[in-house]
Amino acid sequence: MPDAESHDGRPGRTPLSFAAIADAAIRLADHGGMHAVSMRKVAAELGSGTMSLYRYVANKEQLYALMCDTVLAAEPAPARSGDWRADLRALAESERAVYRRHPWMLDSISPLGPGGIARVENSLALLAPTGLAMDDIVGVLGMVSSTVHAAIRHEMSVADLHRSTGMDVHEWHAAHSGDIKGLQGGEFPMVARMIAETGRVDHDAAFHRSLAIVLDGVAALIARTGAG
Amino acid sequence: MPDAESHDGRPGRTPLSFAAIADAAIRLADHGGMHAVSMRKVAAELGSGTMSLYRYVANKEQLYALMCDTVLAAEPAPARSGDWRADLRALAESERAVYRRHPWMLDSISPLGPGGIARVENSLALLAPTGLAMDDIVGVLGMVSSTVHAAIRHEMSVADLHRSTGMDVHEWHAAHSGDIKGLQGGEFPMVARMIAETGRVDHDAAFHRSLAIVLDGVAALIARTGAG
DNA sequence: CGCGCCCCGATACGGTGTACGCACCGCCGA
DNA sequence: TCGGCGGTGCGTACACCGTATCGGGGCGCG
Repeated sequence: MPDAESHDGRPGRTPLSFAAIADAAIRLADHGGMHAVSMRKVAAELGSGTMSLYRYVANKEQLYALMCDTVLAAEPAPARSGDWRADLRALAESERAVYRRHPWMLDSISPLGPGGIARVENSLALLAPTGLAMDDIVGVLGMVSSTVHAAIRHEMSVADLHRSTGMDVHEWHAAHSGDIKGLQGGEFPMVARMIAETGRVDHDAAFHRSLAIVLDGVAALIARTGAG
Repeated sequence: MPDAESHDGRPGRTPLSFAAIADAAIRLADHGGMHAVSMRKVAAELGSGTMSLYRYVANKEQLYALMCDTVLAAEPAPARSGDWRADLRALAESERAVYRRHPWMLDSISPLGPGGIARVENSLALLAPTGLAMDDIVGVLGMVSSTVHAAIRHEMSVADLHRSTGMDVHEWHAAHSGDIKGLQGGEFPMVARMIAETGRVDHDAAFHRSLAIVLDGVAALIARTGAG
């Protein structure tokens, strides 16, 4: 038999592996969201049978974890300069870039796997010189992450709104302000003001504003710790 | 026919209404998570036919929005004292209490409805005296919310871990640190230190630590704005 | 009393995650 | 050389999901 490569079937492509499965699933999720990822679809994408995937992952949750870990492993940790503020900012930007490319990673939280650990190590190390206690370091990193999450989540919800209704936020507010009684009559003046004053949404600006708040808070924490 | 109330059937209970549907769905979600909420289950809970729900909500997403709005409407906005820092803290605590009672509200973001608007008005008003621009106010509130979200999400993931494996975080780390090559060999010293130094998880303390960072950041923003 | 309208919900369809068990292949001991 | 065997791929089946469709039955009105 001149069959050069293994035994596997006609219709298939790659011989099925963690990497191949993760790549196919990520490809599907990247355009179509997690909604577009199903065991059948992933299997179809690689030309294999649905149940074959279960030889590699125990269930869909593990597939999701595999996807996340694969993404994290591919993303290099940002370089460190020694200036915690600059490094934290770079970390946040890098994380934001990742989530923007793979918004489905916000759908759920998966535990830290082998691929993400280098990034975590890098993040922790970045704050070591500040002299903060480990609890504080972890807390700070959590805050930075949640800032990124919130920004992306908001950005995506605006994008979804636009995709599904064709309206931008302003138009949507105008269309729906009538639904809520008491909005016209000045019962909610601040909300009315917010709607009126909100111009074009600038996601970058909003993100950097939020990040600045966090970084200032961290600076205060470091100052307090060092001084105390 | 001595049937006193309308025409509807034997097995049913309440005559079906927005409130009844929302309450039933919330009841299911509160213990069992969003996973336990399906059109059939909600209908069964109120003894009606599945498709009857569609007379009140167009699809499951709208049911979810209805659930969220109902919860928000029932939760009174915290009183304001005039001290933005105290008020922001109270807002965060109140929000945290809500999400703790209804963790499924973190599963997705639903647009602001009539029930939540009073709380939003209150939150915006709370920051008006600081003299911040509307964009900054919205950004600050977003940061506070995302702090709460992150804290709850983390708390829930720890609870899930415990429920599904019976381990606490420490035991889980111990059990899985072998899976990641290079963790034993000192390749990731900070991660190793984090695992070693992490004691019992104190969610309250972690939450207040994060919140303090944000509040300090907001103070810096206000000072900068006022001074500039 | 009879008719038409309208609302309720049974049924059905296409999709999902996944348990089960069979077919097949390459390896290894006899 | 042959026989068995472990492991992998996957066809089939089941329970459940969201929801489109449509038939039947109760009510209001003429």
